[in-house]
Amino acid sequence: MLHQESKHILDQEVGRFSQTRPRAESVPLADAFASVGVSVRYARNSEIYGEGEPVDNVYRVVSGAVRTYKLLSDGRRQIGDFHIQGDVFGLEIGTERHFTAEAIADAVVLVAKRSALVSLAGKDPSLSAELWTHTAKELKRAQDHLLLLGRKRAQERVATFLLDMAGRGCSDIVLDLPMSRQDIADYLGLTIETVSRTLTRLECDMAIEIPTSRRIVLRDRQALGHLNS
Amino acid sequence: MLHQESKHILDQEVGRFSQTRPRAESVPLADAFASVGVSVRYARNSEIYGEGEPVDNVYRVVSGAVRTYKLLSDGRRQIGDFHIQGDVFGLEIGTERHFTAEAIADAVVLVAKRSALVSLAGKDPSLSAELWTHTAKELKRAQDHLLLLGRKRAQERVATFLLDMAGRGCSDIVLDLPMSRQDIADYLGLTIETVSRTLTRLECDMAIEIPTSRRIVLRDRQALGHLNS
DNA sequence: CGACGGCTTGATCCGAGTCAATCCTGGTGG
DNA sequence: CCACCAGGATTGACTCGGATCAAGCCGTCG
Repeated sequence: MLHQESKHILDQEVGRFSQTRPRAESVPLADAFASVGVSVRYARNSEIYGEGEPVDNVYRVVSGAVRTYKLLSDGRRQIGDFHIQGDVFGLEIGTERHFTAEAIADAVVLVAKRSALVSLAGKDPSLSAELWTHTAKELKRAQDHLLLLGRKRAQERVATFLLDMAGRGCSDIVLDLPMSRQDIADYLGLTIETVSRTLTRLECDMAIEIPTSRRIVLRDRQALGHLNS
Repeated sequence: MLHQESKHILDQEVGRFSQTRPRAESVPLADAFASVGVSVRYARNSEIYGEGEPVDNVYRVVSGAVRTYKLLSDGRRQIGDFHIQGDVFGLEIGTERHFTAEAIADAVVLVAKRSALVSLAGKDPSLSAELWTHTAKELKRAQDHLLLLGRKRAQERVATFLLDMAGRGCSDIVLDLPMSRQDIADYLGLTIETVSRTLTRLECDMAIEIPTSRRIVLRDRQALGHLNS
């Protein structure tokens, strides 16, 4: 299940990646994946790794999207983050996963052995630095999210989410969301109904348009930014 | 304000530190602070650094306690974490602080120039590794906290908090909390009233005792753990 | 002893959750 | 090409957990 290699898709997708996104400021990690990574395809909703499993691999999204989450014993779910094209995920220090990772939509990812990356990092200080930087960036995102979950109201959460997604996609006006309302709810610490209502409300207030449930157009950035605080 | 050095307190407190806590598993960072760090005293509620300031220093708590937090424009506050004896804080990658740090109680901290630590890390791979590990541990704590803020009820939040604090102090039964109810509330994404009521409720349920408002005795770990997840 | 700050308790309110129908909409098969 | 179906999304009515507002209650310190 893990090694259904598909070089064709790999080349094709990696090519597309470098077109749609400006070259990231730091390259060693991307390069490492290019040299050491193996392309693997995951179907929508399939698990990439599970909480508690040993940490063997690190991943980079070529296409599709991934969610990482934790569950409480009664099924309540908190999504920690979404990972899209170009994002590296699954880089942890300990021996055990503390999240589960699943494909949101059919996804192609590059898989690298953590040991291989660490060994490369031993020879390349710039890679070593980027591994640390990557962890630090994830930490910053998590910390910003703490403020959202602990202190923002539903409207503010949704506005923040939309602006964040806008900053990550190709267009910063038209969002094509890969995730369902339920995923958004579990990311924002809300229910699906509240997410839906809040989006409707923002549409009535002329802040956004929702041509399709998965497509959202930002119409009034100012208004959203004001909610973002 | 920053360099009111006090070698006397430094020696005294560092001595006490190594007594009350078993030697941590990794030492290079602690050693680095011992060699490069300067002892500074901060009064209760005084700011150590502010959000948006440039990142120059890294800190290690010798005594007292520190909170790091973010504010929304209207004053809502989210505390990201508490730092007590032995904890390193303020280790960030970028150029700007994304938190404010304040002393909760009068605190003595060791201050090291980040540049000095980074330079040491260049010569000592084990220090370099520990810097990364430290960031990764902060990330794990933040991620666990996301689940708490996003999906746990008030009772579960308080129970989780108590068990977490118990795991950090000297005694895992008797907690002497350095922070106020307001701090706890802003850490748990609740109001001060809800924290107070919830503690009272736990006391009625015989899960804890509250001999003094700042001292809490864990009486029924089982019950707390059950709430924890 | 009095005053102040931190904490607790009570009464009430409200934002978001819950429960329960619909309502799309995109995919399938006839 | 169209009718149907299933799963996701929306909407509505109502509930409830925690927030808000408002007193009191310590405990500490001058």
